[in-house]
Formats: sequence, C-alpha cells, structure tokens
Amino acid sequence: MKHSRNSVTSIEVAKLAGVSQSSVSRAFSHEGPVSVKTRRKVLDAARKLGYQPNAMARSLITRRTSMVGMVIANVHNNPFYTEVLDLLSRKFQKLGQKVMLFIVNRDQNLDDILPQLLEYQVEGILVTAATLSSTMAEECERRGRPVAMINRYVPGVHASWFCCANYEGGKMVAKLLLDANHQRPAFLAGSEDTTTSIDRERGFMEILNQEKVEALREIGEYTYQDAYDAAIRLLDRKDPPDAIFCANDIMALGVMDAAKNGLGLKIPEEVSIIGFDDIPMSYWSSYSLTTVRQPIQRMVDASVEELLNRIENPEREPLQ
Amino acid sequence: MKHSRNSVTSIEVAKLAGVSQSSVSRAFSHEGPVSVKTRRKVLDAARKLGYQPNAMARSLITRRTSMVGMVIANVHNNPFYTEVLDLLSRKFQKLGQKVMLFIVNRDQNLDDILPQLLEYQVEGILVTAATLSSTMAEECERRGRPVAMINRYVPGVHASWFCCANYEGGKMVAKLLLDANHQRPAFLAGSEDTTTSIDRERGFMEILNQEKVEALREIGEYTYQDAYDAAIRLLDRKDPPDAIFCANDIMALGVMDAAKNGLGLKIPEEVSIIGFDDIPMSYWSSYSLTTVRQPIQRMVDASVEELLNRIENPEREPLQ
DNA sequence: TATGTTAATGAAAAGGTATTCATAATTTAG
DNA sequence: CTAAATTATGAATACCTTTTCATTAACATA
Repeated sequence: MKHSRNSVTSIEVAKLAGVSQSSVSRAFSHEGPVSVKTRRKVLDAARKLGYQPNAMARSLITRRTSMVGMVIANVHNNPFYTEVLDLLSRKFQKLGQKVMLFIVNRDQNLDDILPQLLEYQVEGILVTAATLSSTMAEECERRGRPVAMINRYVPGVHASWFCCANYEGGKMVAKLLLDANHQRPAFLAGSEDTTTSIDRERGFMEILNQEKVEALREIGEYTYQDAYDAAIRLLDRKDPPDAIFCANDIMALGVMDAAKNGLGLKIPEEVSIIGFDDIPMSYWSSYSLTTVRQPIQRMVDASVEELLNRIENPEREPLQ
Repeated sequence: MKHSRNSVTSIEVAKLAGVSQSSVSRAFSHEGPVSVKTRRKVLDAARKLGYQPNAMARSLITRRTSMVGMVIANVHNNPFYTEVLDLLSRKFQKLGQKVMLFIVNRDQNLDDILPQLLEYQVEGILVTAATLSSTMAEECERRGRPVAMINRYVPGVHASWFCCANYEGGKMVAKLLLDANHQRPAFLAGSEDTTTSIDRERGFMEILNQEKVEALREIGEYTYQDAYDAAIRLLDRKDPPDAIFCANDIMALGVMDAAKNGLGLKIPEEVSIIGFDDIPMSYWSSYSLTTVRQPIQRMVDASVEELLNRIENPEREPLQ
C-alpha cells in the first residue's frame, strides 16, 4: 500500500525560491548565515507550497528529537495524578518538548513500554505513579536516556526521583492526632507495593510507637470504593478507631462517605479522617477534608527541569 | 554540543553477525525472506550490542510513523475527560499507535499546536474537548492527516466527529422533569462556546417551550466553583427553581453542595438536580447524582477506529 | 544430470534534512 | 583602490533505515 503523503520537501522549496536546499535549511533553522533577502524568498516559497520541515529527517542528522517519554499510572482513579499529568504536559510544552504518552496500570510491567520509547528516540523519560524495574531504569541510563520519577524511586539506580516528604508527612499526621487527644488511630494503606503508602505509614507508626499508641490497620487499593468498604470494616467493629489516616485523599473521601452516609457517624466528632495529597475535591463543602498537601507544582517543575538538564548535560561516558 | 548518543546501528550488528545490513533489517521487520539461521545470528548480535531499530530512520523511508496526535482540554477540571484521555491512550496503545500528547485550555487556539504535530509526522489527530478552527482542520485533511473529534464538531469541514446525543439528552431530561411535575426548571450552562452545552440546552428548551414552561438560566465555566456560585445566585432569589439541569456532572456536584451545604436545601425534596456525563463521583453516596450517561467507551472506540481506518485507507488524492 | 523455481542474500539507492567544506560575494580596513 | 576579513551560498556528505534489484544458493522437477 503506497502511502504517498504529498509531502513537500526542502528541495522543492529551494527550486521555487531559486536557491539551494542548504539555504532553505538555514532559513528555517534560526541559526546559520542567511541574508535577509534569501530568507524572505525561502519563507515565501515555503508558505506558497505549505512546506514544513520534517522532524524525523532532522532528528536523524541532529541526533536530537525534542521528545520525552511520559509514563503515568493512576490517572483515572486519582485526581492527584490527573493534575500531575496536566502540569507535566504543559511544562514540557512550554519548554519546547514533545511528549510521547503512555498511560499504564499502577502494577503494570513497563518492560514492553520502555523499548518503544527508546525506539522512538525520546531524549528522556519521566515516570509517575508507576514502578520501573531497576534493570530497565539502568538500561535507559546506560543508553544516555535519563530517567526521572515522581513519587516513586528505585533503590540503587542512577535515576532522578522526586517524592514529597511522605515519611515526614506521616509523622506530622500522627503528632496532629496525638495532640488532639486521639486514643485509637488507624491507618488505611493503599497498595502494599507503593513507596508512597509505605513511607507515609512508616512515619505515622514511628510516632505512634514512640508514644506506645497502638494503631489499627486496613488496606484498600487506592480507590474510593475499596476505601469505603475498608472503612465499614474498620468502623463497624466493637472497638472502632477514633481517627483514620488514609494513604491518599481519594480513599479519605470514600472513608468519609462510609462514616457519614454508611454508618451515620459525625465527622469529626465521632471519628476524624485525614487524607494525603490535597486534591481539589478535598475543599468541597460536602467533605472539607483535612489533608497533607503535596507541593505538586514544585515536584513537577523540579523533575522536568532536572530531566531536561540531564539531557542537555549528559554525564561523561555513561557506558563503561 | 556534540550529542554522541552511543547508538548502535544495524551496520554494527551486521558486522558482528557476519551478515549484510539488509539481513539485519529483514530479521527485525517480521516480513521478508530470512533464513532461520541468519535471523538467529542477527538477533544474537543485536542482543549483545543492545541494538534497537531507529524509528526515525525507519519512518523516513517507510513514510509511516505509527504516531497519532492527541489534543485534549479540560482534563484537570472534568473527570469525564480524564477518563476519555485514559481510554484513548490505552486504545491507541493496544493498536500499536504511539501518542503525542498536547493538553490545552478549552478556549486555547490550536494554531501553534497543529504545526508541531504535522512537523512530527503524526498520521492522524484526535481532538477532544478543544475546538479546532475550520481552516486548521482543513489544512490537516488537505495534507492527508485525518482529524477525528470527540464532543466537538466543525461545521462544513471534512473531519470525523463523535458526540453523544446531546440534543436528545437535553430533551430527555426536560421530559423527566415535566413528568415529575416540576414547574420551574433552570438550566445551568457551561461555557457559551461549546457545542455540548449548547446542544444539551437546545434539546432541553425545545421540550419546555413545547409545553410552555419557562426556564431560568445561569452560566458557569464548567467548574465546580463556578457552578456553586451560580447555584447560590439561582436558588437565593425570590422565585427559585425547583429543578436544575446542569451542563455537566462536575457542575451538578457544585450545585448540589451549594443547595445542601450552602443553603440547607433538601435534595430532591426542595430542588432536583440533574447532571450530564455520568462520572464516577456521581455514584458517591454524598451525592447519588441523577445524570445522563455518555457512552464513553463507545465514543472512544468509534473515534479511534474511524481515525485509524481513515489513515489506512486514505481518500484518493486529498489535494485537488 | 540438467533445467527451471523458489528462497536467501548483499549491494545500492532512497527518504528529507543539517552540516561541513570550498567557493563566491560582500564588506571592512589599510 | 587593493588586500584582508567576513559573510553568504551551493555541492556534497552523513544520519539509519527499508526496499528494490540483481545475484547466488537451495531445491524440486523432468
């Protein structure tokens, strides 16, 4: 099947403008010596023909693509990552980077995604809310394609990562609850294999253990419904908790609804609920959720800038 | 700045495998006659060197990129489009298409986005919740890059579009309200320049006009907060509506919170509220919103399939 | 065994650009 | 007004593949 995309090339533009192909190239790349006269001739001809440089051909010779890969999970069930995605995309756009997007499941293996990104010569990869195997991360780095991660990290691998202070956040919540005289806190974990949940819990328990306060524990899967169900289990026992710290906001909202509407409990009189993320919905008047804010804009800015910086200033001889 | 991405080429693989570069290419492209022996030699050598074909070089000669452009707005403030984005991305992935993503503002001009997509040789463009100028849409089509739109359309332009039955949905809601004996309905419009809001309102008003029922009207900007404020204005007047049909679900949630928490009204006893989209949050027990479902999966499937189909079977001679 | 078919291989070209190098045109300095 | 320095230009090359074409190897048929 012949695909004869009627693409007009720089040669045709050159012919029409009465100059060489080199001059066309120079007129378009905002560098290189071109007289204003030929530049004008070229741009005129280009407009007439609807010419536009071919980024594939250019990247072949410049060895640059201005493309980055973006791998993100949890977009559909966690507004926090929706916002991350939004901010990341806009930030990359503003800095002139094209984004090749892959949306995956949180627990999905990326081993078949990464090769695709590398095949398309992305210059760097940003991974969010998904976990990269250490071999894969190293493979990318070895090929000179830096990797930056948001809210994940791979121990022992040379990749940049940007997490908010999850551990400290957990501690903060524990102190807050103890100060408010809560006797029987609970932690509602997200998935067991995410460092965010683990670190928040670790900080939380650290303080509670220090004060010899025991805590209940339940697990959800980072979703509203899972959290709702877990909250019912938690609150329906003989010795229910008087405060629940949730691994993220979406879960906290599920817990609030379970307490309020499911069991008719008053919040915060009968049970306090605390989230993590500070998604827009936590402000909604049906919830007014107490939560720990993640500095999302700063995390996005920092990760993007680090990634682009590592692209522009590659470490010497990444391989051997 | 020399960017010496230590990329290993097919030539080096050929050398190591002791075959010609052509054979390397054939071994990787799952077509073409290759003996199992040479294929094995090639793949061995490739693995040893960490070789991977360069998609840029390939696309240059095949004139195919397997890349599509995706332009989407309202991702951060409307979960409906978050889900559209998620489903679209996964669908494209499943069909072997790479996605170049642009997240824009709803009212943003796409005139600087489209050239970037064309420059990178995307084979088609999918636009969602953003509006494409007719000249731009035609420009794409003229270049043989089909355009498909979800929930938008450009009159008189040869681009595919997929909207749910907004007009009929609006009529349906009006009938529902009249059947439930509502006397004083209101419509809360989203932005004035989106066909979704316009069409839903048109259907809604059509039925009300038929029955000589007058309707109140307010405008928000498709956001929770705007809708909240508009609802206060609407419900705080001497002659408040007894039912509010909102242009989308997110607005309906804002309206519900305004009615319930802001003004202490009972829903649905004192005022009925109806949304449009059927986002997950409409199920949440704090809301239990009545809403019109958009067949999101079908819209996504249809639009993607149509787009890819038009890519594979281009109209004869799109230009003149 | 000789001949005709098919499969496998390598050499070479093509795809559209940026860039180097040599040459030509222009400007500046002397 | 000439020499030197600078700027502008075009021809040719390189980037890394896929694909065509011609050639060779393998195989089956007569």
